[in-house]
Amino acid sequence: MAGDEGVEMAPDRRAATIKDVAAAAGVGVATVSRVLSGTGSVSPATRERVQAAARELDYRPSALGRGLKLRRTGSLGLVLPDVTDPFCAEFTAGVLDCARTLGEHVIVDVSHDDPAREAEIVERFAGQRVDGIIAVPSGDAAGWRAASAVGLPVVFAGRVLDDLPAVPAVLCDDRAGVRAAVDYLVGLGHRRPAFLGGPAPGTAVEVRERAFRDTVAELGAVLDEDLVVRARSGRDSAYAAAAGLFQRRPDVTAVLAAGHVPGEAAVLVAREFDLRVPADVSIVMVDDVPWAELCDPPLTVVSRPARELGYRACEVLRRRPATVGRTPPVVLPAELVVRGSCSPPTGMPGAPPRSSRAR
Amino acid sequence: MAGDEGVEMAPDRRAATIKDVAAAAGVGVATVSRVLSGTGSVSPATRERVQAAARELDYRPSALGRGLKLRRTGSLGLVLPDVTDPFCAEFTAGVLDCARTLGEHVIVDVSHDDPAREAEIVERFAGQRVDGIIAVPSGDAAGWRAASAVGLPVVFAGRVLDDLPAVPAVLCDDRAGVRAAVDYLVGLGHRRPAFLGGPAPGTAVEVRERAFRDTVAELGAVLDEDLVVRARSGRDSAYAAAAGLFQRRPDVTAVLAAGHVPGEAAVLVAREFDLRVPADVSIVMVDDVPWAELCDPPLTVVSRPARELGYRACEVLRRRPATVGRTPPVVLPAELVVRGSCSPPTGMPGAPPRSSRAR
DNA sequence: GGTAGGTTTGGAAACGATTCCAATCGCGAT
DNA sequence: ATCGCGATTGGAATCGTTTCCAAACCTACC
Repeated sequence: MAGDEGVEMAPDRRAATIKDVAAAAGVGVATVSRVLSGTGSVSPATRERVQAAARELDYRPSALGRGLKLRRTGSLGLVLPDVTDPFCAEFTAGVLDCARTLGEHVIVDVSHDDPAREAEIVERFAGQRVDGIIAVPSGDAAGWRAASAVGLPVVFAGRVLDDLPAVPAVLCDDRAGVRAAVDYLVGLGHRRPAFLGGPAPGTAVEVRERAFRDTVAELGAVLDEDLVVRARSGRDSAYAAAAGLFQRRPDVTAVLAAGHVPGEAAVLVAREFDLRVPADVSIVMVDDVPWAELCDPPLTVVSRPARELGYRACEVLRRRPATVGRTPPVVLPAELVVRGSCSPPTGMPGAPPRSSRAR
Repeated sequence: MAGDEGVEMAPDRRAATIKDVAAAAGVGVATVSRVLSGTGSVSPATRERVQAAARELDYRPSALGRGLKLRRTGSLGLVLPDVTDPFCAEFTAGVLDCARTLGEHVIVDVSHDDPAREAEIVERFAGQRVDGIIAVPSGDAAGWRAASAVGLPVVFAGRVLDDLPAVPAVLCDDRAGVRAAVDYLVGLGHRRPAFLGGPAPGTAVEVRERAFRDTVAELGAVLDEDLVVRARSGRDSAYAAAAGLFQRRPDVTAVLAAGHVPGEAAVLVAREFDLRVPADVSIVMVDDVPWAELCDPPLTVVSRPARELGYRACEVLRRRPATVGRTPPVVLPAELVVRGSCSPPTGMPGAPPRSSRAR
C-alpha cells in the first residue's frame, strides 16, 4: 500500500467540520467561525491556534451549511440554447469571467430551444436556490413563473420574451447591425438583396427579418418576397432553404444570412452551385465565428460582442437588488466587419476579378 | 400596481418550507417528506392532502437542506481549459447530456490551462461539496490534493497527469489518430512531412509529437528535425510558428497540424504565401471543427469524439464508487476523415489540377 | 374482548455552518 | 474594594431537509 497515494488517498474519512476544528483548537465553534470569516474580534493567540488547527485538519467550510444559514448559495444558473454554438460559448466565457470576480459559481444547462425543457431547468435552478439566473431564453413566459415563486432575480440576454417586459435584459443592437449590412450591400449596388433566416441562438429571428425588410424599404431597394426565405432549425433545414433559394432564383446577387447556421449553408450551397463569391454572389452573415475568417474569401459579417454581453449580464444580475421597478435593457452595438465576401454585382463598374480578395 | 406582474411578482416573500406544507396539510413534517420523496407508507387520503398543500404553496424542496442531510449535492464540477474551444464545448455538451439522465447539475469553470487557477477551482468545488469532478486537466498533481481531502471522485478526460496514475480517465486514442494521418500522408508520397505543434486543449501535445516521430520513423520516411515546430500557446504564436516553417522551408509538401489552432494557422499562412492547397502543400489537422468542412478545399482531419468523451466521463464518474483500486482508462478511437486538403506532392503521378476537390 | 401484527403517523435528532446574546475576564477609575 | 466598560468567548438557536424510533391506530383472529 505504501507509495500508492494519489487523489484517492482517503475516500472514506469524512471531511472535517467546524466542530472538529473547534475541538482541536480548544475553543468554541463561534470562535472558529469568527476567525475564519474575519468578523468580530478574536485575540491574536486564539486566532493563531484556530488557524493552525484548521490547516492541520485540512478544513474546508461546507458551502451547504453556510448556504443554509446565510440563505444564499453563491452560485448562479445559466440557461443556454446550446453550449456548442460559438455565440453561446463566447457568451458563457463572459459570464464565467464576471462570476469569478464576484466569487460565484455558475451552473450551466442547455434548453435546445425547447420551452418545456427550459421550464424544467428553471424549476431545478429554483430548487437549488441559485442566487440568480442568466438566460438566453427560448420559451414562453410560463416557464419563468417558477422563478418568481422564490423571488429569483433573472436577467435575459440576446433576446427578450414579450410577455415578460419586466425582466432586465442585456441585448445587442441587432437592428442596427442588420441595417448596416443591408446598407452596405445596397450601397455596393445590389438592388434585390435576399434574406436567409434560420436558427440563431441569441436572438429572435423575427427581429432580424423585420430589420431587413425595413431597411430595404427605407433605402429604396426592392423587397422581393420570393427572396426572403426562412429555415426552421438545424443545419439541414438551413441548407435546404439556401439550396431552394439559389435554385429558384439564379439571379440573386447578394444574400444576408441571419446567423452562422444559415451563413454556413449559404457558403456551402454557393460552392455546390459553382457560384463564385463574391463575383457571382455576395454574402454577409450575422455573427462572427472563427471560420468566417478562414473562408475563401473571408466572410464579411455583423459581429456581436458575445463575451461582453455575458459579462454585462452577470453584472446586471449582481446590481439588480439595488434597482427597483423595471430597468431599461443594456444595449451593446453590433459591428459590421468588412472582409472579402462582397462586391458590386456583375456588370457593375468596380466588380473585381476572381483573384482579388481582402487580407 | 395592478397588472404589473412578471417574474418579479414576489421578490420579498420567503419561499415555503416543508414546515409550512406540514402545517397547511395538518400533518407532521416527516409525513410531508415521505409523500414527496415517495418513500415509506402514507395513506392515500393524507397523500392527497399533502400534495394539494404543496401545490397550493408552490413548495419547492431546498436542495440546501436536503444536501446537508443527505451528504450529497447532486451536482458535479467540470473543469475545462476554455469553454470557447470547440473540442471543450462539444465535450461539455456530452457531460451535460449524461448529467441530465443522472439528475445532476453541472458547475462549470475554466482554468485557461493555468495550474494555479485549476487548483483554485478544485478547492472551490471541494468547498461546494460537489459529488464529483470531471476535468480536462492542465495542472500539476498538487492542485488535486484538495480533492482527496474530501474524498472527491475525479475523472480526467483527454489528458492524464503522469503523477496521478490512479485517477480514472477517459481518453482518445490520439496516437492511433496521428499514426493514421501520417500513414495517409506518407502513402500519398510525402517523404518529409512537417509537424506543427501547438496549444491543443484536450490532449498533451507531446503525445501527438511523439506519435508523429514514431510513425514517420516506422514508415521509413525521413524525420527532418527542421520540420517539426512547436508553438507555445495562443493564435499568434501558432501563426508565427507556421509562418516560420513555411518561410524557412519553402520545400514542405505536407504538414500535420496538432490541433485546430495550429491548423488554422497553417491554412492562413499557406494562403498568405500563395501556396495552393493541396496542389502545393497538403494539410491534415487534428480535431474536427465546423470550419474544416467550409474551408476551400475542405480540410482532412483526425476527428476525436468529443461529445462521447464527455458522456463517458460522466458515466465513469457515476460508476466509480463501485470500483475499487485503479480503473483502466476508457479509450475511444480517433478517426481520419479524408476531405480535400491532401494530394500527392507536385510532380508525382496523380497530382490533381487546381480545380478538383472533394465534395 | 383481548392481543398480536401491521400500517400510519409525528417528534426529535442529525447535517454544518452563522450569529445573537449573555457570560466571563481584565483593568483602570472612583 | 467595588464598579463600569470594552474586549473575548462559548452556548444555543436557526436555516430546511431526512430518517430513526416510538406511539397510535386499525384489523383480524383466537
